[in-house]
Amino acid sequence: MSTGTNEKNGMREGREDLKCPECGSKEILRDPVRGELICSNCGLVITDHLVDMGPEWRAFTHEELEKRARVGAPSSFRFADKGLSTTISWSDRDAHGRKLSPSKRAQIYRLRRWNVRTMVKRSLTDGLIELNRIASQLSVSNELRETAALIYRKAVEKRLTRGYPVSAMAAAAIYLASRLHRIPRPLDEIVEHAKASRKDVSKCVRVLIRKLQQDFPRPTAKHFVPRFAAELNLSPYIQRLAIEILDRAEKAGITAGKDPSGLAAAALYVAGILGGERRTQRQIAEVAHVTEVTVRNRYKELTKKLNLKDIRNLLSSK
DNA sequence: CTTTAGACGAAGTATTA
DNA sequence: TAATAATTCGTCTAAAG
Repeated sequence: MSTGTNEKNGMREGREDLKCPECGSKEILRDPVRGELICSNCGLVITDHLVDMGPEWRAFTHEELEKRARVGAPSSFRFADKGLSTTISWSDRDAHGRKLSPSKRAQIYRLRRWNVRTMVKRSLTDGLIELNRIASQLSVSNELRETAALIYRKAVEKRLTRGYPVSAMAAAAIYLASRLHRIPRPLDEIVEHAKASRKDVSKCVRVLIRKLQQDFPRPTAKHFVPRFAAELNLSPYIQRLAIEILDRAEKAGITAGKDPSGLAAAALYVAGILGGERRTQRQIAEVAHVTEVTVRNRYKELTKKLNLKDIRNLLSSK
C-alpha cells in the first residue's frame, strides 16, 4: 500500500521544522485562506487540528490516493463533497430499468469511483478530528498520536470503520497505539473521553486487531507501573520495588489470567507500604481504573504467596 | 469519618468441547 | 456455536484506626 514508508512506530520523532510526513519534501506551501499547509511535492494537505490548541501542529494525510494537485486550491476534504455527496447505485440500469449503453456505463463508473473516494476522505477526516480531540484530553505524545492516526487510516482504507461509531474507532486506534508504544493505558481511561460506549470501543479494538494483521503487544503489569506511580507521586524507589514484586509474582506463577493493571496497582500498593510512601487502596484503584476490591484481592495474593520481608534488602543490594 | 476486609451475585472474558 | 471456568465489578456489611 502507498503508506509503506512509515511503518508501525509512527513516522519520526517529534520535530518542529516543516517537512512533509509523506514524502519528506521541505517545500511546504501555506494556503492563506484556510491556513492549511500543503506539500508542494506530493500535494499532501497538512491541517492543524481544529479542536485543541496545543503547541503542536500535527500532520495527517488526506491525500495519497492521487498524487497530483500541485496548483490551485488543493483538493482538501472540504472541497470533496461539493454538491455531489449522493450515493450512486451499483446497478447497470437507469431509473426506468433500461440497460445503459456502454459509454454511459463507463461514465457512471467513473462517477462512482469518485464518489466512493470522497466518502473515504470524509470518514478519514472526521475520524482524525475526533482522534485528535480524544488525544488532547488524554495529553498523549505526538508520536503516539501519529501512530494512532496511521492505524486509523489503515482501518479506513480497509473499510473496517463501517458500522461503528467514529469516536469508538478513534478511541480504539489510540488504545492500540499506546500498546504499540509500550505505554498502555487502561481501556476505560480512554473510553472516558470518547463519545462512545465501552462496548463499542472494545468491539472496534477486536476488529482492528483481527483485521489489521499487526502485532499489538499485550500490556503487562510492568508497563503500567511508571504511569501509575507518576500519578500517585511515588518515588522511583517505590517503582523499582513494585517491579521487583511483579517479577517475583511472575515467577510464582500467580499472574496468569489476571488483569495487568490490577496487578500493577496491587504491586504499587504493597511497595508503597514497604517503602514508607503509603497510598490508600482507593487512590490506587482510581488511577489504575480498577476497583478497590480488585486491589485487595491481588494484594492479598501477593502478600500471601510471596515472601516480601527480604525485598528491601534485595533491592538495596543491587 | 475514612480505610480496610470480606461476601455475594451480576457481568464480561477466555477457554474448551 | 455453546457450555464452562476463572476473573472482575458493584454493592453491602462490618471491623479497625
